[in-house]
Amino acid sequence: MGRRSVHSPEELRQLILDASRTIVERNGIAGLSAREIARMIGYSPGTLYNIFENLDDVLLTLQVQLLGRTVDHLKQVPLTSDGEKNIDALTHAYIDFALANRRMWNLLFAHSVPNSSTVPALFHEHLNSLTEVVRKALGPVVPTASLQELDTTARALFAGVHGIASIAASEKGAHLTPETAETFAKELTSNFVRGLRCRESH
Amino acid sequence: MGRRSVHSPEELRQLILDASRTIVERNGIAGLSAREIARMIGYSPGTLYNIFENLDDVLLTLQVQLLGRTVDHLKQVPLTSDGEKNIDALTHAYIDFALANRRMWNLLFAHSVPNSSTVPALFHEHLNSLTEVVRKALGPVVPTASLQELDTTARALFAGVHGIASIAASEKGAHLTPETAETFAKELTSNFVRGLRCRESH
DNA sequence: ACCTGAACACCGTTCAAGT
DNA sequence: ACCTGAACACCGTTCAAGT
Repeated sequence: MGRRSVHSPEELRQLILDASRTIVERNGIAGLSAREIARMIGYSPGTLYNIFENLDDVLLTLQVQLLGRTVDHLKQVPLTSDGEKNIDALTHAYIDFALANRRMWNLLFAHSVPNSSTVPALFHEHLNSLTEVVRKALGPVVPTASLQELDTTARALFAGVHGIASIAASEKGAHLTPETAETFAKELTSNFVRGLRCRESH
Repeated sequence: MGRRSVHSPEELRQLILDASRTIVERNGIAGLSAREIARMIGYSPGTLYNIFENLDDVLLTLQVQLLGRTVDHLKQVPLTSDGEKNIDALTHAYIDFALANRRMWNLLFAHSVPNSSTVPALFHEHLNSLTEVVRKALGPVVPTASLQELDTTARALFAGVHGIASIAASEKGAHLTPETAETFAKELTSNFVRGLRCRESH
């Protein structure tokens, strides 16, 4: 056998990624297997290894895509000159997106890469883009800060928001559930922003 | 076969958990298998199922134990009447502990429980104990807050700190690495605490 | 009562063989 | 050139059989 492919390599690649995402979002990572992906897209298991190095590679690519989609989502949030309002809007969008992709989200920073130095450059670039969005949003609050300071501030704040989103998405929080995530996020960000303002005006 | 056990069920239980922890900390979750645990403790794979329901049960128990050890660790931090100093000390201890147990930490809020309603009660109790420690530490900063308000504040703050710890432990942060985690944590907590103080004194 | 180990139904991954 | 599917070395889990 070995009929000529009806899908281009790029099509096949996206077919595999889409199937994987569906499986994970439906059954969690436990349901993800090379054989199941193959069944779903109508190819044999071996085909997967023409496109990807292995199953970990598929998962890693999925994580990079997820982070990319997160950034796209955040970029659609309109920013104003009110820094706190901006942060509220971004936080809301971030948590919303995380909860809409719960199972995948749990894996974003979890499933460790075989060799830690092989975190794809694109992953880091996405993180930098995300930080840039937050920096722009936060700018009005700390007009006197240097870019370097603003960067640290933005990363610290959104690492914090990420903590809330990830606990909520895990559904393991005692009080911090998908329902209450926004409340806790508001508590975190409003105090943080007020703290920034106070430093600014002393 | 079937020699009388030289280990009591409780001993066997802890033997399995210790072996599992070693395996995960050494090779990540990928290396954890019933057969490998059995090899390590010198029993047959079947024995594991006399003590635990399945491998997920072992992992879940491990997560509960890890959270329990975290709380123990935080309880050893001496508290003062200086709220900010307390938070700094707790944050340092939390991050320290997370980074000392990186691979296990990645799984704490990740690996999803089969049925989400089966998060063990003990897990939530540990989270509540952790929150209690943070509440006590934070008390001096917001002397007028009700217990309810203080609880929300404490949970939001430490969910934020958790975000930083978990990104650092994942080794996937662009700038937020194990080396810089404390710096970002300080940025998060100091602004948060200053924000609380400002609200208090207006 | 406790433990073993064969058995079953799965895996991930490779690669000779087919078209 | 691309794909298949058998093959290999693993899994998790069960359970009859042994002591």
